[in-house]
Amino acid sequence: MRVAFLGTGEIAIPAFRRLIEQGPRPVLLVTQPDKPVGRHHTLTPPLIKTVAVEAGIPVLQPEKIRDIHDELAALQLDLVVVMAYGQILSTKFIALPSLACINLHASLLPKHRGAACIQAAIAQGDAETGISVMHVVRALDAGDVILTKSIPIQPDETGGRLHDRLAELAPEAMSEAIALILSGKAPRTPQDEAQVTYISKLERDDGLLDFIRTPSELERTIRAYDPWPGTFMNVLENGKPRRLKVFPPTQIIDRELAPGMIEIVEGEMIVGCTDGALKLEIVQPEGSKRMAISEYLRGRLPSMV
RNA sequence: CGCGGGAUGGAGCAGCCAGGUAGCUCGUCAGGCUCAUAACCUGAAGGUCAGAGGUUCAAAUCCUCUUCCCGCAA
Repeated sequence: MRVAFLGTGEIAIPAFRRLIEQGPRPVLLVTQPDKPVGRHHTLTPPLIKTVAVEAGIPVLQPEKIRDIHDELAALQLDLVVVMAYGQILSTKFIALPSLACINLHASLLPKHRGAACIQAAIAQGDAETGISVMHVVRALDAGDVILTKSIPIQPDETGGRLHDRLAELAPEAMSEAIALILSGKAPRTPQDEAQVTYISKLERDDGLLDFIRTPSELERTIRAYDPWPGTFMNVLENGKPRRLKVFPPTQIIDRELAPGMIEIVEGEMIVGCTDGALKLEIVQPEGSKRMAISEYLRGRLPSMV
């Protein structure tokens, strides 16, 4: 059987490794081109590319997937596995493999279609999430579902931690789905369109904390958005506006305090929300490193913008 | 060379613009107070002010260069 793997995000690495180690061994990895990253625009390859190179698997990094359509067709693929690749696939491409073109998605579809599915599961207070394996169709994450694997979300779980756990869950889901496809018994469950939610890609600015919301919503968002895209608030330090990054954990406090109002008492910093307040524990001021709130407050006196 | 902030005893900061005794809030150590304490009082130790060069009678402070950290953008 000839398999190609399409993936870019680090969440795809354990699944890709599973194929390398237990087969069917991929004949090709397709991943996004190296991109300039960081403050000095260092050209950086996706980590998964390194994994492929070490395993001696050929890698293609087209700007557009259609640029390599002919090469892919020549490979006479039986199966294509896609996870966190980052490009929409054309109908023509989806039809290439003889058996199926499947996608691993880190949510329990039809909930949380789209890029920020992990953050959404935590931010919305879901009790569980998981990995869905489905057929790829033209519309994003909309194909018929083969199977799902679920795990509970821990009460203090961050987006980063959940990301890693889902990455580890993916190989199992993938292997089972492939076995089902090969046996010809793979179910095709259409997604209930009435239950669909869609989460678009997150930007840095999406991390701006809005204290009009409730403390529990904010606490979940701060956890969900760690480490990406992170959350922040704007404060005045000595009259200068500065961005203050906020990291988990935070504590929900039962206190009447106007939304956005900052109260500083004995090395603690409490911010008012709707129906309660939030106590911050770890922050990072602009231009400085992350630090405990008690250290942050030692030399500064932040106030509401 | 994309834009910007920063480097000052162990931690977080002020001082720099208008050069002239190293300061604040903590921590550490010692002593005191107390039934007791992370509380309170007294005292002490701890700094080549990131590095190099320059200007000056005199540089943390002004000028030039270097290194490192960070925010934004990509």
